[in-house]
Amino acid sequence: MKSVTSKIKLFRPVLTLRCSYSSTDQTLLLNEFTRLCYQRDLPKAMKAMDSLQSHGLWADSATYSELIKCCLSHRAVHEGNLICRHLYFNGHQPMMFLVNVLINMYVKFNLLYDVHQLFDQMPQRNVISWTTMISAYSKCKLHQKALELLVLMLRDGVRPNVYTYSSVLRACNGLSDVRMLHCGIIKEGLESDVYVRSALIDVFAKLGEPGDALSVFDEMVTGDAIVWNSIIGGFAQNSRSDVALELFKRMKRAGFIAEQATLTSVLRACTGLALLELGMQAHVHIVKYDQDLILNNALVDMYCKCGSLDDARRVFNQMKERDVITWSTMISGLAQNGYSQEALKLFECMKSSATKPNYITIVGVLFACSHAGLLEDGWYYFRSMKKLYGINPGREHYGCMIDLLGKAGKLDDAVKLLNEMECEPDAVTWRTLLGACRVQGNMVLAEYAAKKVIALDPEDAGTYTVLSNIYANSQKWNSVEKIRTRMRDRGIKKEPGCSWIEVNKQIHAFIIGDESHPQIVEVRKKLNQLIHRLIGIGYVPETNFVLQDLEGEQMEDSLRHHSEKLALAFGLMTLPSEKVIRIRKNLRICGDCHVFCKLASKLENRSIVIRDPIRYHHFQDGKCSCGDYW
DNA sequence: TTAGGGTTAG
Repeated sequence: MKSVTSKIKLFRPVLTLRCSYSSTDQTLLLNEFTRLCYQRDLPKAMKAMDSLQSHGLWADSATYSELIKCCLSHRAVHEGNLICRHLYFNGHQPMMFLVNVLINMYVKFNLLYDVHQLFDQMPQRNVISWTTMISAYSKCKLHQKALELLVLMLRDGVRPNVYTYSSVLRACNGLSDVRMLHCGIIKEGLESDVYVRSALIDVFAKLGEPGDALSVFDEMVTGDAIVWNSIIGGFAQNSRSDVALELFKRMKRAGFIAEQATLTSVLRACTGLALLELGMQAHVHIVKYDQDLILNNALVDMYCKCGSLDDARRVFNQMKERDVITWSTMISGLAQNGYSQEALKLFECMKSSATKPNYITIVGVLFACSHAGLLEDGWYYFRSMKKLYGINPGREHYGCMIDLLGKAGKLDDAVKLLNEMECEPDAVTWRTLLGACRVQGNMVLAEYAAKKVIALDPEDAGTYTVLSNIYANSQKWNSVEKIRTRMRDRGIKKEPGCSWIEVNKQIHAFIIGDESHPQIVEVRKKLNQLIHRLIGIGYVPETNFVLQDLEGEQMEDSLRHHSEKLALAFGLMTLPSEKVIRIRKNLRICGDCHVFCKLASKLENRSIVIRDPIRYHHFQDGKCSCGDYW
């Protein structure tokens, strides 16, 4: 290995302003400075730089570049500023290369003002100067600025290269931007670059176009682990966990080793599908990265979303380092699983730690209040969030409060709060109010809220269903029929109820009206037997299924065979008696299934966990963790 | 001799 000093070149002084020093002395000063820079001795190099400046001397650009690298590795912002001042001392203009290095230093120090000052002052700029700027804006998520710079760069006659494209792709806000850049990339023959490819895959996936991402991926001849991570992560983020897990298998077959980023996406995929067994298997492979913060955060989330709170708590407690995401994940996880009081206690612990809560943390806290009907706590946290944490209430915070107030029977207060919102209420906000109207049976307000939702999100089948159920509850059959006609006319179809259960690391799906499961006959038989046994201990099947139809289970199908009941029967048939039965649903659980599961947990002496899109129900010994409040 | 891609919470 070459020693650092071997890099040191002897050179003549670049510029001499004062001639009181002999040429030999100047050379000695410069050589000493160069030696210290290459040895990365920052304090001594800074002193030597002072001497240079007092004698009007400048070293060569490569030496300063070394010194700046040293500042970067020590995050020495003050020293970086001194170097910059020295380089521009007395109107001296550093070489373009060196200005690029300086700009990059300020980017890494996150000092955008200085970045711009230097960039604006440059007499000439090359592709690297422009790309450094574009990358800086992309990283700060100032996407529009980054795209504007690309346009200015093109106007300046500078052609983008692979570095520019891989930076600017991250700044694309819409598909049209990506497609335009993609054309440029193909035209310039740059699509084979692995950085450009992974950036393209990533941006297509993040914009919800996994098909395009896969096309770019499949065209690849040679790739690396990061391209695999981009495509796996892309599918995991787009609720296509099944594809993500399939790609992960392909990645392993192709001989690539899964590292932190891969495993984090794999965990996210398991989280999306609530695949506890597979997630636990991934956990075993993660042990060697047990200090990795992001992976641990993903693990806590996976266990929470799979309803395995003991495991989530264990990982959380063993973590040596926790950040705001760790705390927020655990707080929301506890709240979603029905442990609201514990979630609020954890928030108090967080406050005594060094980590500051953020917007999402407070969403979790208010979520905990809303799911347990903790009205006073909710108001306290909502009213104090700005004063205590400097966080302005956003849609999600208002949404939790509207849900809390509405379900507590204070619909007037909920409407008042909705009207006071600083941001415009969206379809989700109005849907929250509609949900509260359903619980309270307030038809007039429900009609108003539904109208608002439909205006903002006309394709949402759930809204029509909730409204139709509210009418049915009041025996307004004409109105029910009108809704059905309206849906038919608009071609809106309700999403069929679907439940998934993992058995031997395989996912089994049960969909209303779908007979394709190979064991469906046995499953139905088992379910009917269970229904009869439950009737024996007091279960009264709801016959008026229209009244029970909550957000979309098909009215035409009998409640008897709602998808979660089929999945439960299958779980009882196939899983060992000590195993928890974990079911994931696409729609919210209905009242009849809720009673059914409570009784089944008692009769069969089993723990049953059902995860719906909003929250999880832990059934045990005839009770549910939600306290029948959902 | 400077510039580029992938991972976590609502």
